[in-house]
Amino acid sequence: MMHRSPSEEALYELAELFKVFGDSTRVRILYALYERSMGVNELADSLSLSQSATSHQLKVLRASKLVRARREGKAVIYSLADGHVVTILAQGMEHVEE
Amino acid sequence: MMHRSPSEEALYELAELFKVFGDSTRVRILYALYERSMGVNELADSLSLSQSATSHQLKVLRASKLVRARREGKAVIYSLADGHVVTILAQGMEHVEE
DNA sequence: ACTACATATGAACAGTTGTTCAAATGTTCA
DNA sequence: TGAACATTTGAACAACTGTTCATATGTAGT
Repeated sequence: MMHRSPSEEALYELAELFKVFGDSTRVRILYALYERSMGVNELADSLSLSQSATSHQLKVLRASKLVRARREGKAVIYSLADGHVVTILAQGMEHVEE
Repeated sequence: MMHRSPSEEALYELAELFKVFGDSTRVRILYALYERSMGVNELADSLSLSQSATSHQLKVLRASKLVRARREGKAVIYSLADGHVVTILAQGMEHVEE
């Protein structure tokens, strides 16, 4: 289930990962991308965010490998990176719903 | 696996939860308590933290119901609150280890 | 090449967070 | 009650973070 003694560095990286989940704008972006992949403008509009703020946050999410980007013509389409993202969000949601 | 459309408030609370996991001191505390329950001083010593900083962080962890406290004589013994905590940490660790 | 659209980036600023230091509260035992 | 131990709390400060605004980069079609 869980490793016995992770290194200090691993614990630091783990905290860095959770830091990325620890912002409501980013969580909203992740949930929106869970429903379907989207371009930056579409994402910004659907969440009532500025285009700039959305792009900045997507950069953070990309750096942590929580989302992937692919270009489609003029647009850059973002989608969730993998299943871990969904699992972590779901587990967290279970905790807060209690 | 994951809810379709969580409320804005639920997403906000979810982010607040991850914010708590998003600090290496708190993650270190959680891992230490995973190994065994401990008092504040013992915890502080084993992690080379000041007693005050440890107590402040335990307060944050208590507020999010990630740890529980019980008094034993002079000492207050802390332990992990439930299985969700372990699951979330484990899933996060899986992600960073890739 | 030029225009329009789509995204990314940099600097700056306000708001938040974690630590330290000092002092307070609570508990046990003589 | 008084002393010693254990934990909590509050204030203050430096460091970090997310947003905005302005500007730059990239792409497609004419």
